[in-house]
Amino acid sequence: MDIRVKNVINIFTIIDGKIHLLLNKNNLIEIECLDEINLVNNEYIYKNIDIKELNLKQCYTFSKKEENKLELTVLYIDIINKDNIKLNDKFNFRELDKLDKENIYINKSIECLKKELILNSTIKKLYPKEFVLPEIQKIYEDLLDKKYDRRNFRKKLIKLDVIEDLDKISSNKTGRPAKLYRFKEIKEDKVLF
Amino acid sequence: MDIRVKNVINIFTIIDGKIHLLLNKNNLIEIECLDEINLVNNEYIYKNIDIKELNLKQCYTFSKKEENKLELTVLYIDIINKDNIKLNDKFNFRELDKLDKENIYINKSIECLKKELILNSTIKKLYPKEFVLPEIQKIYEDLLDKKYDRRNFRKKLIKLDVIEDLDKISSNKTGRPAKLYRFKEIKEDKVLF
DNA sequence: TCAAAAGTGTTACTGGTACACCCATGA
DNA sequence: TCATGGGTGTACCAGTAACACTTTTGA
Repeated sequence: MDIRVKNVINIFTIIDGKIHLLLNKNNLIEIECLDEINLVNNEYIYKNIDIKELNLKQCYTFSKKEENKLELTVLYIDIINKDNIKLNDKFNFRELDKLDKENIYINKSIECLKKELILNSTIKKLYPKEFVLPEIQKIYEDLLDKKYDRRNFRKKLIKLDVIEDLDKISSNKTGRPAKLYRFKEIKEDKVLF
Repeated sequence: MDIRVKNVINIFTIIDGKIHLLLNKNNLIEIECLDEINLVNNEYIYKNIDIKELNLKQCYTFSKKEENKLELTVLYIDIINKDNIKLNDKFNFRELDKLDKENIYINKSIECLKKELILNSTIKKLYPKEFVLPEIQKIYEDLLDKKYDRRNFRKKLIKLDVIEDLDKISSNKTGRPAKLYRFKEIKEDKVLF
């Protein structure tokens, strides 16, 4: 019997207020378990991508049977700050809505992404310093496919005690500038939505 | 490189108002992917256990590296009605709190079990016909390690429109007999707790 | 001075929690 | 008739949803 095991590693980040996925020459990042026997081969990733603080989370294991061969694909995701990665000519980010919507690995990843990104610890990784509430709101609206009321959105985050007002304002291209906030230091993980 | 893949199959049911796990000669049900190349080998299960309507759900894939060998264990669970299984001398059910609390497969299974059993479709599989509210309440109290108020518990299920009153009463050993209810036919899955 | 975008406060509703008293049964 | 366990209704609180007007900026 012939068994092949590979990992698919989907790393998400936010660029200009939009969720992006890291690709390897426009393909999903696939790592075959060959020389190094390890399910998640961090070594391999660090050798090939200049990335810091990777914390992969397992989503699902897919199996495919072909003749006398069993292929297992273990899917992992992570959500990182784009400052923690240095891209090269091989790796690039692509916007979520420009990805193949039929791909099972992508779809499953997004399912997991939704469960991760509603934690205050995760969103703080993406916005470690200052941010503007309308941007955060838009991310959750895109991700969860819902609309929120500006006032209720702000009220909720204040009530949950996860943001603090920095008494500064942003510089917007158009319209009134927004106030700057910061996510408080994480004491306990909270589910925001 | 040597790769071994096995499944651990944890099947839960409710007997006398308590959650039980199916064991094979007092061990977890493990199936090695050997002759048949398939991740979930239903054939194998059906050959060895007289069981109906199995619907396994993947929980997690564990990996263990030993010397030059990689062992993958894919964990599945299901929650079935005990009428759908005929036990033999090999297989038996054991109560949840009499299981090894250190076992990673058992712990992960219970984690998944909690997420499944709060769906009205799952609890209806366990109680397809009539039941008594205090019994259901006790199951959720045990499972989620919470206490519910009798009145609020009933109100919640009525509000969620998942139960119907059968206008019949049970025969209790002691105390006032309880009313009989039935879970309504499932149109859409609802999260109860 | 107009359009665009963000700030704010109030009210109504809804779901959840807490709680006390009454009722049916078996011993 | 008493202990046990189950049924019911009400009042309060908190979280959510709906909503309109004002403010700041750039063009």
